[in-house]
Amino acid sequence: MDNRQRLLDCALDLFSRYGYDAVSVREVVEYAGVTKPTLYHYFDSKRGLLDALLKREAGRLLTEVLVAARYQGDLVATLESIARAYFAFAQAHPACYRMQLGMYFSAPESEANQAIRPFTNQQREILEGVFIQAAEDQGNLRTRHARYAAGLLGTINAMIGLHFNDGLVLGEEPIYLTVHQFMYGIFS
Amino acid sequence: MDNRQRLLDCALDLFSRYGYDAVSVREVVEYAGVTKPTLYHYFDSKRGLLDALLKREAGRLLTEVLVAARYQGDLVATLESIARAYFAFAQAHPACYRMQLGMYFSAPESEANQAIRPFTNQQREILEGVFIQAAEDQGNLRTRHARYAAGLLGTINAMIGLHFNDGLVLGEEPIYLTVHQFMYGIFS
DNA sequence: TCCATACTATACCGACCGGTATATTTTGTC
DNA sequence: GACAAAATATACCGGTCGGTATAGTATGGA
Repeated sequence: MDNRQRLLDCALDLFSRYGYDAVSVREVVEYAGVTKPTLYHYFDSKRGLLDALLKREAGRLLTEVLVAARYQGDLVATLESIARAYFAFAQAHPACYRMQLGMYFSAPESEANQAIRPFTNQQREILEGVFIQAAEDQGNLRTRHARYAAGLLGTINAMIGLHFNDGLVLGEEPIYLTVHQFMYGIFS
Repeated sequence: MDNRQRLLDCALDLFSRYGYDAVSVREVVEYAGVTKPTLYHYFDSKRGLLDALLKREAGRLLTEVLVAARYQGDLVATLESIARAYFAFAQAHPACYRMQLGMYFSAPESEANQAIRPFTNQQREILEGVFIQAAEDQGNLRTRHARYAAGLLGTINAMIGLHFNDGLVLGEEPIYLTVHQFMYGIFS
């Protein structure tokens, strides 16, 4: 009965499958079983719908990553915690993660990319913060936190891609392998 | 004077900046200084324009990666050669690589994703082939070639992302660091 | 019971979409 | 220079786009 939530659910499903630009507001409201004025009652525009959707969906991921990324002196354990959070989220909410991934890599001047940028920036800061804090304990990785954060997230997303496309189950083993390869290399 | 090439150039520029779906054929032809029938003389449709563009642009990347990925008994050297090829291409043709990256991560039922899938599949086969061949020499990494190929490409793309967004210069040092971290871990 | 507010539907807007029928110009060949 | 073919322009098509003016209905408080 909550048409606002229903509209967000339907928008998520359609955006994740076809992309924000390729989906019209007509398709969203028909899929949701309502009419356009209902959508425009809750959201000012198509872009407003997207912003509200990201606030709900990307916000969830962000808080889970934020919790998982609290550094407690053990870099390996922290990175495993982060990988676990990403993998769990991607498995629990595949459409949501697909959409965010697609928007992250979408064209830099597209609405979708601009809408998701605040959220990806926060993710980036969280991950870099882990390596900056770890650098206080272990030397060596100073000034490289940006590369490490980007590299880790790139590897995590690569594994999530294998999960989406090839059905790789993202249990404890991939978490262990991902982090240990990152820390100790391919032969670890 | 070659309007066909000019149309492809303009389409690449616009697609890479705004995304395939957000760019209209009107915008392409106006940017190119021609009219629509000229575009439809060379390409059957907007999708045909995209296919021709990918054949030209993604084909270039593919052949360069194919050459770089010839395994010659030294896995580290081969991976460095691959990273060098990707980095060089991304730096020499940023709009082209941006567009391909965006389409690779675009929604699975979008035209853009379907159009680029053959090319990404070939890249994947090339990279997996390297690890499969290397597995004949070194044990250990058998049956994990898919994860290694995905992980390596994920890391490479992460570095290219830092190049695009933060101006990281992709010279020999990032090549060395990327591959050695992949092979031997973060402290190598 | 009255009223304000939140919500939803019908019907419509101008602009733009991808694509084309037709006509004209350029170009290479003999 | 005649002529066919390739290339380009004008003008237009039906359909869909994001968005809205207007009106009606449901709902909860006084």
